[in-house]
Amino acid sequence: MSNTKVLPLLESEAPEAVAPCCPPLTERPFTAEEAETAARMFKALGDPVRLRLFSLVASHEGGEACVCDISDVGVSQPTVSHHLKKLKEAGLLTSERRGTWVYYRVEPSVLAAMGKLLTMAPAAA
Amino acid sequence: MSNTKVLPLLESEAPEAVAPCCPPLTERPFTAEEAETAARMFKALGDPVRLRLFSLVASHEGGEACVCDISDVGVSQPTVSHHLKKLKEAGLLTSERRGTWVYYRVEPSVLAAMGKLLTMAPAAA
DNA sequence: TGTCTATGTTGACGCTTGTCGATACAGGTG
DNA sequence: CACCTGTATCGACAAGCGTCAACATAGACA
Repeated sequence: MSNTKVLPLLESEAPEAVAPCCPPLTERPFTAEEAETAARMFKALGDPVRLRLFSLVASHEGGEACVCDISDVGVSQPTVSHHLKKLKEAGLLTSERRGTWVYYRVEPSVLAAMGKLLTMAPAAA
Repeated sequence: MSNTKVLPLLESEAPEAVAPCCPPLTERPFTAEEAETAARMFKALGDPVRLRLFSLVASHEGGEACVCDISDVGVSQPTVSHHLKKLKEAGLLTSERRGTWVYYRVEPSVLAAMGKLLTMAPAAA
């Protein structure tokens, strides 16, 4: 989980968001620092519009989507842009401009880290 | 805390009994209702204090903890109570009064559902 | 009964957030 | 060049949220 270099892109503006931040929630109490880091990611998914946008990108063909493909979520265009920026700042998405359009794609390592964080302790079951 | 081995970890038993809310984020775009439901849970974990409280309960012996055991997170007692209420309303914790103390415990099915929601489809690379 | 401790509720405060319209910027096309 | 489309930023507003002190409630025990 430390360096799964599945993606050739690493010029993102989110510097530390990719690092394995925390152990599973059930393993030991979070420190204040860990909680701060992890809460930032959960908070990013804590809005319905952002969650829909993220799901639209994540489920799109090739794991990426142009803004024009996903901007029909019931809010204005500036609001869509605002939420995409938030997701990017949280390290969940990366963006790349290709000609006229901007493409967003999911950061799978972060997604995996959050998933691990939510796993119950396997406890030798 | 007499019963120490109570955590029912339902990892691969019956997936349909675990996911009342949503498919994995990568499977298909969320509907507005699904996003609303899931975002409520993510939002509950989107605060550092709540995340620490949740982690304290989840990692505590027996999967449950008295408020007095976890209330040292740097905020006042009413604030702790407020956050525990939020986690309860989000379905992440349940509470039970036993004599003088109130015990909180994690809702493992919800935790598992959130974890599944974050899983990447293994073929999506 | 009264008192003490543990926890929840209320009300108020400031800060953050989601939203929009207006505007700016980037890139393609004619 | 001018013009158009796609996307980001700005400025402002209302609503929501985290926090606390004060108070209320519940149970234990003398």
